[in-house]
Amino acid sequence: MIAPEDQDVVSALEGPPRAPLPASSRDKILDVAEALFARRGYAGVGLREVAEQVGLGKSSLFHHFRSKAELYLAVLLRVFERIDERVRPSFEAGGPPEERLDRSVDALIDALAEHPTTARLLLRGLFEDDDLPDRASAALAEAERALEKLVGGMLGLLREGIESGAFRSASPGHVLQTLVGAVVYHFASGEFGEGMIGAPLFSQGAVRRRKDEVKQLLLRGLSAPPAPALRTGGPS
Amino acid sequence: MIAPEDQDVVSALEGPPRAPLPASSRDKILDVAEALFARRGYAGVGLREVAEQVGLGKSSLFHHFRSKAELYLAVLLRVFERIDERVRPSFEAGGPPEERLDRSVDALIDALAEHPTTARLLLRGLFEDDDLPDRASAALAEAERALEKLVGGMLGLLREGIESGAFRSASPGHVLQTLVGAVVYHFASGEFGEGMIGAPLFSQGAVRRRKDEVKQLLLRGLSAPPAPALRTGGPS
DNA sequence: GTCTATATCACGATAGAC
DNA sequence: GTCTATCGTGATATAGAC
Repeated sequence: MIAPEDQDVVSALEGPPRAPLPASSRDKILDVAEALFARRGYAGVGLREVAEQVGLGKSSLFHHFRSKAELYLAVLLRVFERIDERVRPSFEAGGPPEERLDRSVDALIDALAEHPTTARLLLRGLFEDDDLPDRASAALAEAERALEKLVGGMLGLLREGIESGAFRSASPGHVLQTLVGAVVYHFASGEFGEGMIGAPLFSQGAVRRRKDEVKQLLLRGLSAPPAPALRTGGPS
Repeated sequence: MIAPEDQDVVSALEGPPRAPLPASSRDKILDVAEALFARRGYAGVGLREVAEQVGLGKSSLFHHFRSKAELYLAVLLRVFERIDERVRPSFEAGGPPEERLDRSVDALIDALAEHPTTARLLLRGLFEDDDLPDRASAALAEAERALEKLVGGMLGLLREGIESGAFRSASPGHVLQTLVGAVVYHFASGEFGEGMIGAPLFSQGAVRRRKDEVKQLLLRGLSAPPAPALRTGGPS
């Protein structure tokens, strides 16, 4: 392990510094592609535009990624990993269900607020039927399975809370769908969402506020009775 | 007003029947395009594919829509209108805020569940930065303003409920973002969402269940104290 | 209104020099 | 590892006959 204070020295000997990126071409391509794919999706982005913004010729991209699909895949994988890294420890740590849920929501929102592209790419990864070539599509499916382990953990946490009586009886799947929608949609909602809350979505204050509002709604919504009167079902 | 039983007679005199569609070419194009755009987005769909599925030559499309952008716009407008039609009367009708909110959620979910394409297109319309030509982009912005009137009404309803004490103190914008995320994301979430709730998203039972689960969470979440203990903020 | 061309352009990807 | 040049394809859109 390398002590943080020694990194500059070490990197002077071993290579470029890690955190403040001069950034390899590969990383630069990924960054540019991430921003573009988030805005316009897989089909909406041309490699020419990527190359231009990176400052390379189009052909040079193919030395780093064999195809457009592979580039897209690499972008999505990086996003999934960032999310997993942030959220997993927060709900794997112990404590009563309310606290673990509370912490997990914080972590998930932090993960989505870290880069303005994250929520949009996650959303695209989840609901978009891109026609990727078979191999890339399979790799993506596998990456989503990693996310599903995260989902499985969250579902377990909710089930546990319900069984222990900490939460009222509810469908863990529906609750989780609501949570995901509430946070992923929110940070993907761009100008529309900013009009709704009257502030930039990614400002520090707005992020903290979002955490509080979501947790209030969720934890109150999951708390045991008294239940308000509800019309059930309604017109199909 | 025309009695339903007389429609066949009337339409035999006046034109094709209204409900059971032999469908004009224009409507057929819109239907096909809606399905495709919902799945793969604006850039991901080629007019060739649309024409094939409609059963026309590619060029014939341009007699009904001047450009691809105009076709996309027409699809989105139809979707927005369908939503507006369904939801507006439900919250404009009177009653106490809880009831109006209850009915509005039912109506919104009914609108999204009506066609499997609706939620995805709405989502795309809200967050996607398609590069449409300026004129189409402006028209879309105007259409979104119509939706914003709906949003404004919902915000007013929430504010009213909060001021009257029916709901606890909360940010109407954040609550509405949560509601929209909870329902629009849900019905756009495809296979991922189906894995989450363990059923087809659009089956009658699943739709009814979604209504109940969302309303439980929302109305309980908005009910007045007692409040569970909450960690506020968390790491930024 | 639908068709058969066709124009024009951008795309993803490859070849091969440096 | 980056470049120039190019291939082949499919895109949107137009022209004009029927």
